[in-house]
Amino acid sequence: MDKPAPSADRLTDPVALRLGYMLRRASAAMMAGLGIALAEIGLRPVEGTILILVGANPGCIQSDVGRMLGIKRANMVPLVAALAGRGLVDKSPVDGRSLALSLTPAGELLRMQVDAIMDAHETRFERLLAGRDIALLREALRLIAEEGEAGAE
Amino acid sequence: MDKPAPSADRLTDPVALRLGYMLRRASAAMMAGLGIALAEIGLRPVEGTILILVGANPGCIQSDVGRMLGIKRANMVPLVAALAGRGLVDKSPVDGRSLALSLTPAGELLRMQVDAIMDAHETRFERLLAGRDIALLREALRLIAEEGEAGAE
DNA sequence: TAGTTATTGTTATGAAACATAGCAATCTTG
DNA sequence: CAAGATTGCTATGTTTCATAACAATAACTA
Repeated sequence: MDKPAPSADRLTDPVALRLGYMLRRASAAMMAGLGIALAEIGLRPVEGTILILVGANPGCIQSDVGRMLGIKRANMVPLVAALAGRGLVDKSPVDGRSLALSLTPAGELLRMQVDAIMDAHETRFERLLAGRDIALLREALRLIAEEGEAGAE
Repeated sequence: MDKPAPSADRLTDPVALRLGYMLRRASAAMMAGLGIALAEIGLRPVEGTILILVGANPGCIQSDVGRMLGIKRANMVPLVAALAGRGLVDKSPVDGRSLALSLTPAGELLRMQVDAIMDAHETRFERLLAGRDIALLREALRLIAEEGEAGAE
């Protein structure tokens, strides 16, 4: 027997080398870090992302924002309601059914902070990969993400 | 104004280039694919992973498995209970408190199928990255994951 | 133009993942 | 031996995510 007793913490981990699980762990690590950083200005990652997206597309429609972020219509409602309730986002009907979103001055102010935090966060991790080809990493991630979307038709 | 009307699906997506979100999307894509593939043998990704881990470490302790997978003790209980209830995993007390896990013959049979499915799944995505340096991708993911664990002290 | 179809925001609801607190039994250690 | 740590477990709550239905409205089509 080559495996005497896996009693202690010397378990062999066959899944640690799986690409999917490595992706999952790396993703969780970055997201956790971003969550901590954004918590300092009272935002969760989703909220920060919505702020960024609405800021870049003033007057965009709530449903489109959700589609772009992979958030279902139903789940967008309390999300933007919270942001609007805090005076960060303005909702104005453009249709009889669609809502156009834009940032209030306070929202724009916070959006800039989110952007700075995300920049710093990104930089921190990119410094880790110094010397390696980050463009290649990005390309690989993009390919994987697209394949996933294609496969989930 | 350079941005006439973001009404349609022509929203600019400033977060799409963020490393964190690319990671998240790639991870979600692979996990979704694995979920679909494993569903064909009636398993969720977590369950498949536990089967793999227990199979590689017969007699390992339930609590250690949870620790390795980042699953809290409390949440391990219904998980292994389900696997044991389906006759895939054997629980036998090694202590007065610890449970040693091992695969039943049926569990070992299913574990091999999980392994094959994971192999095929992995291959499908690696084919996407043909010509690119996959070892570099793995190295980068490992670095990011470790930095995250270090930062969450 | 009239009637069908699709879309939007919304509510309600449920499933699943994840975390906390406490407990009794038991092991470990000083 | 006594104190502290650990294990499995229950109960509970939170957060995320997905589904179904609905009224109002827009878009499309015959």
